[in-house]
Amino acid sequence: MMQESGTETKSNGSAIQNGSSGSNHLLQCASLREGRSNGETPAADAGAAELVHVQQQQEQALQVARQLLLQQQQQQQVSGLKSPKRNDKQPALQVPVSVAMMTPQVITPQQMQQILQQQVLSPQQLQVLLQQQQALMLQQQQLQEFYKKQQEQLQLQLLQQQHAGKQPKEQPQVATQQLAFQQQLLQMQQLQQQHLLSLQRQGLLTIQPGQPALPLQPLAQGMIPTELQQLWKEVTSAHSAEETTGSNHSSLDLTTTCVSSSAPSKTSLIMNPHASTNGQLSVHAPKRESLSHEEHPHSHPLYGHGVCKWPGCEAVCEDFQSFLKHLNSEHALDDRSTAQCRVQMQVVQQLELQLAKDKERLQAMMTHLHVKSTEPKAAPQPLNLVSSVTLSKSASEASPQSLPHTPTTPTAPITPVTQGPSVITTTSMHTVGPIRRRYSDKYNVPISSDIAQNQEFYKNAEVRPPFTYASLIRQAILESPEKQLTLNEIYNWFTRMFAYFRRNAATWKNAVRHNLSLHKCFVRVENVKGAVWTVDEVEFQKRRPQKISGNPSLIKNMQSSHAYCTPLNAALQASMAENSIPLYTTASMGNPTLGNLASAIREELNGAMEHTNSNESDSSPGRSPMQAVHPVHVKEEPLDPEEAEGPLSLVTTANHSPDFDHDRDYEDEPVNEDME
DNA sequence: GGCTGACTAAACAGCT
DNA sequence: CAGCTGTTTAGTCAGC
Repeated sequence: MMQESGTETKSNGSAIQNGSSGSNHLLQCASLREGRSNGETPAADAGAAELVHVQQQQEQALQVARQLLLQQQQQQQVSGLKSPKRNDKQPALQVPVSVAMMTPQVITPQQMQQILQQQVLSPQQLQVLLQQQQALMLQQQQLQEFYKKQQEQLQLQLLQQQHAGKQPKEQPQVATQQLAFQQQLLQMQQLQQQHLLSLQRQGLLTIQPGQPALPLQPLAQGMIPTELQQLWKEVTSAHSAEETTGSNHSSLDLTTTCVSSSAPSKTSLIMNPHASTNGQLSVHAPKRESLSHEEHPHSHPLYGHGVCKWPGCEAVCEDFQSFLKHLNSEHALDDRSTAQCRVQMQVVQQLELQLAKDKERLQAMMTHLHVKSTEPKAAPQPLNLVSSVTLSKSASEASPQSLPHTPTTPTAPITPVTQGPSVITTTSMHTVGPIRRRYSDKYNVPISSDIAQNQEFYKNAEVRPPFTYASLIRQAILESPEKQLTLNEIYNWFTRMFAYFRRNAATWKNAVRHNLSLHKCFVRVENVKGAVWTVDEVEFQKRRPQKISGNPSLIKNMQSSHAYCTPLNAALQASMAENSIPLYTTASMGNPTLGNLASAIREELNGAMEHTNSNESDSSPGRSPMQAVHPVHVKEEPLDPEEAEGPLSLVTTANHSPDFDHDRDYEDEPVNEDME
């Protein structure tokens, strides 16, 4: 306790005493800690910093666009006919909020999955990437063009309004369209950035940190190396640009215009003759996407197969117009939407973090094996791989503002709803703030199932497992061959199974000891080699037995929360499936330890799940920790559909940990490798 | 508002 | 004496 943890504990304590109390305790503590340990930014490596930089560039670009729009509107309203009524509620003023919500996030789960799963690009993948990249460039060109038209359109409409007298309905419509346009802009930016990142991750694209962000200058931002251009030409030479069918961008219908301009983001790209300002290729879209969109000239990232793809929505929209109406009506700028954006943001952020960590691991592995980065796998990461270890600190320091709003990125593993008893859902990835409650088996969350499903995630992502210490300790003991562990072995299990527990050792070890002593279910047994801890299942099951069993309201809540969250998950899953991205599941992990875990699941199910009867008997995601979307303060209560926050909601300190030095802490906690 | 569970922090004692 | 282990207490938060 006096080792690294000793100082930790003391400094933490002082931080708490000095600054915080109440519900903000942990947050403040976290910030204090972070401020204090600023010198040793843990997870961030050069790659992450780079990523952040790219994101910042995108953000800046977006900011400029946003400001332009706002200025335009303000100018129009100041110089034009005064319509104070309309100004009273200026929807456009809300735009920045939603924009701010969404901007920092640029990588979709699909993209990150792809990156995670594919370190090396096949030629086909390279082609696809190139195509996508090129398409995105064009899309942004189009967007640029459309942006101008949008402004003209706005002016036109305002003039019409001025001449026709005050027509209260029109202004909101314009504003709505403006908002829609900004959303489209966002999506475009995100898409482009996804592909940029993808290319960058694959080493195909190098973005220098100092590269200026040029607002709405996609070709500058997405400038690709000459060889990439060459590759691209080779790739695209096979396709004649016969789809250059022109565009309808001159339409006065803003909605239509918006649609047609945004549509290319994923569809066969219609080359806008006005957009090719740089003379950059008249190319079309990637093949793989053109298929489904040919029949849907109006395609939208949030629309597909007649269904709204907004996370958690899945509303059926007969046509694109109805979808747009639906989008503007149901997914307007409100708390729910912004919160959902946050969910998506954190999904992305966690994936980014995970990617960064995996890269770091890869680098460490390569270093260990004396493999130079000239290998195919290493080559794509000239910057990140080679420098990630040594430069991680400086890189993170170089961009201290990176991801400022969610430094902790508490997230959850991605487990497909459709694949068995996944426990953790993507919707649970957004919790920010002090969360005290954890899942225990008594809450119908089979911990072993969750761990099994998301083992790799927990191992790599510094995410606090959503289970109580007691549950985790029990799991550790039950996983052991003899169903008993020494304290140190329990420690080792924690550190081995959860990246989160590779730091803050003093805190959680103290908690472990505390729990071992506190709970009757943990029995200390004197052994030859000292004391070992075992689990008294009877005692364990006794814990709060009234929680679930025979409580219809709870059961109902669980069901409703299930119903609430499932669409969200499904939507996210669907979006992932859309790109045929392999999911981060046990199926793709193939971890040999899963067998043990699976058996533990069965054991556990036979025990704890008896209390719940049929509710969780199937593999439905209902067991998944649910999280409601709350814009400001989200709480973790899986059983409450209103504020279900998901199991992975983390205490903010999780990733703010003080003195976090991942490697050091981990070394301090040697893993007992003979555990299994 | 009280009860309870969970978490965190801390103090303390015993042992190695 | 340092460090680990184990126990206990206290404060806080959140759900019921």
